[in-house]
Amino acid sequence: MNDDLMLKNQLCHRFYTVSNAFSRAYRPLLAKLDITYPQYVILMSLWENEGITISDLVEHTQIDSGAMSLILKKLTSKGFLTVSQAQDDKRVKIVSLTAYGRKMRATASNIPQQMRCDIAALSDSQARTLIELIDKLSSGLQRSLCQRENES
Amino acid sequence: MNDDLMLKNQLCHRFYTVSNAFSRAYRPLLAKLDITYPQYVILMSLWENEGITISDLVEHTQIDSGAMSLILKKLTSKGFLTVSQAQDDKRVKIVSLTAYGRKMRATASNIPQQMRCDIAALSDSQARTLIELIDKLSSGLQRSLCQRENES
DNA sequence: GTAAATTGGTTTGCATGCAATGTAATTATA
DNA sequence: TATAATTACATTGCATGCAAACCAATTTAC
Repeated sequence: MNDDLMLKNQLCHRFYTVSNAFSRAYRPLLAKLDITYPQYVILMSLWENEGITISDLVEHTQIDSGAMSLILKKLTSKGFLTVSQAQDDKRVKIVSLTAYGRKMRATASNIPQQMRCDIAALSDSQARTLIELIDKLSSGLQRSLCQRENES
Repeated sequence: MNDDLMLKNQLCHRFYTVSNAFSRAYRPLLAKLDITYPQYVILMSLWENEGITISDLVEHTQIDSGAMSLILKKLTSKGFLTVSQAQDDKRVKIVSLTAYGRKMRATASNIPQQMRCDIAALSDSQARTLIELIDKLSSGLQRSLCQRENES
């Protein structure tokens, strides 16, 4: 009886629990904007690059394109953004912030600070190491998925 | 314009994307068992400790208790386990594996190996460091959530 | 130049995650 | 001991994550 199948040895389970814990931790902070965590991710992306296409938004946020459709509708109905058709290619849609959506960036600006208190358990250098390792892991995961696709 | 709100600087977003990537990576491996990733987590927990209560299972797996009810029903209907009432306390329910559920442990036994290929981007020592840092981060997140609860 | 393949998005169906509500059983309290 | 608080679960409603099917616009191929 080896330990390979033990829950505490699963890297995936750590990501699962921490990812959910992050989402819960953000919820009260995002309440003042009346948005969910994925909606926050989309807004962050737009605050960086406004007027991008939906597929660019999908790539940058890594949010599923099916879910993206729904979430964009919600953010539209909440007044954060508008979606319009591109002129050159009528399939493409452009996502733009409204004045309100742009203004809300200021309201969100202290959220990273507040969250930083929550992860104060890590020093700056530990946090950097963590990010490096996750990114390495992440690229490995991506590659393996591509490989499998090519196999099948 | 500081970088605090940039997506690439968000630790949470890394966990979000990697957690989802893990889930996708496991899906084809779990197909032979006809289970989803959370169902796999529950089975792993039971393979370690059979005959535990639902609340113990919730604590060990960190799966939401609301979701747990549903998932246990599905695993029951798929023949992996049975749920029975405790004798001393009629509120408590005990989750036990069926012979089939126990047998499937052998079928799952090579899944960790297969996944290890996917995370080969990390050396053993890097993987250990990653786990240490995540656990530290995780405990920090838990604490901060408790604090906030006490504040309100 | 038209049929075929591709691309950008949307819709649908299923499986959670999670807060909130409900319920039965148990325990604590006045 | 009758009542109030608590505990273990189940249920409900909403928000994704994701595969698959679908649709329209565009590009390739023959």
